[in-house]
Amino acid sequence: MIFALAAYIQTVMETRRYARVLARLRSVGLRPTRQRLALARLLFDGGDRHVTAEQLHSEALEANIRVSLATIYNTLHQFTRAGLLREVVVDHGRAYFDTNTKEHHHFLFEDSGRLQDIPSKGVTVAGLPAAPSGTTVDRIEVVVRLREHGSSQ
Amino acid sequence: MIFALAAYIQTVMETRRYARVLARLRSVGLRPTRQRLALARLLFDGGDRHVTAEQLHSEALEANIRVSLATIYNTLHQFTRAGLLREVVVDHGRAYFDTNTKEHHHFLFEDSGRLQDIPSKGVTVAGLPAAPSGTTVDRIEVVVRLREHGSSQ
DNA sequence: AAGTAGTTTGGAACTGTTCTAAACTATTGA
DNA sequence: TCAATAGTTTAGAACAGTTCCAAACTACTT
Repeated sequence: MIFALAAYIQTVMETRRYARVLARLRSVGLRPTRQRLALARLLFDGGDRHVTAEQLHSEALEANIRVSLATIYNTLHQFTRAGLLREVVVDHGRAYFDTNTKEHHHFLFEDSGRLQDIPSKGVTVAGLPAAPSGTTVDRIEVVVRLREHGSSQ
Repeated sequence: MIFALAAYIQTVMETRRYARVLARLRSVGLRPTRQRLALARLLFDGGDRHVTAEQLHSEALEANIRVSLATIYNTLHQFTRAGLLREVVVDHGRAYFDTNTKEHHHFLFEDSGRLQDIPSKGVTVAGLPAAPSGTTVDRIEVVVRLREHGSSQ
């Protein structure tokens, strides 16, 4: 019974999330196509994620969603413009997209290239000079680069 | 007379810088070749700089230093490994090398892609969680992304 | 001066990304 | 319900930045 309730809540939450994504797409004039909806599922069902285009592509193929790499790129950029995703720059050569669009920072595991959120809560950057005249601060990004110890050392 | 003195000091300083670069190259087993010395001049004579490989290459060609792009890449990486340069990641697609290897942060002018140092002096990041176990902090990077106002708005 | 180990080079190869033009599909209005 | 149309997807070509390669070259050693 508890399980049934949990499953029900789960379903309701996914439906809500889905409805929200759908509304967002509509509101920026993007048609909710088969591909976009399927990718939205992969991206937004489940917790916060950091994906590259290639990653999302192979995930889609594994899930039997037929979609081209070009569409993955289009979709990631469109979702970013719509405010559903946020681009994170920590690597040249690879673009990461973050499903967490709230203000927050990152741990970067340098060896593996993996990203992990640092909630902004409590983190403050103090002592920065004012933005140069003629500019405004778009956002402040803090990246903590981590070196992993081999388990043998 | 004052001018002569200033020029003299300038020369002495450049000589020193040059000697330092040369010693550094030797100490990491890099031969001071024509190309490396010429690139060191371009990079380290004058204030702190942020360069991409292509930029340095065209600068070299303009200064009549015959050097291939492959060598530019080799040299930038070798200098980085030797601690003479530091790589800055603010853009995927382009690697920036910073002649300022001291701890510091950056303003990024998003429209032009230009970087500007923020001296670390006074800047503090507080409230970060501890590094995940099995890792140590390599460094903390703060990038302040700036949007430039068109002069007409 | 000769040997050798490190360096440079042009060009090919590679990787991630964007572009293109043709086929396809969601939406609209009759 | 259907056709028109405007937006979307796609394979593959093109592109940009970077790395790789093997042959030619050069700094250093003896």
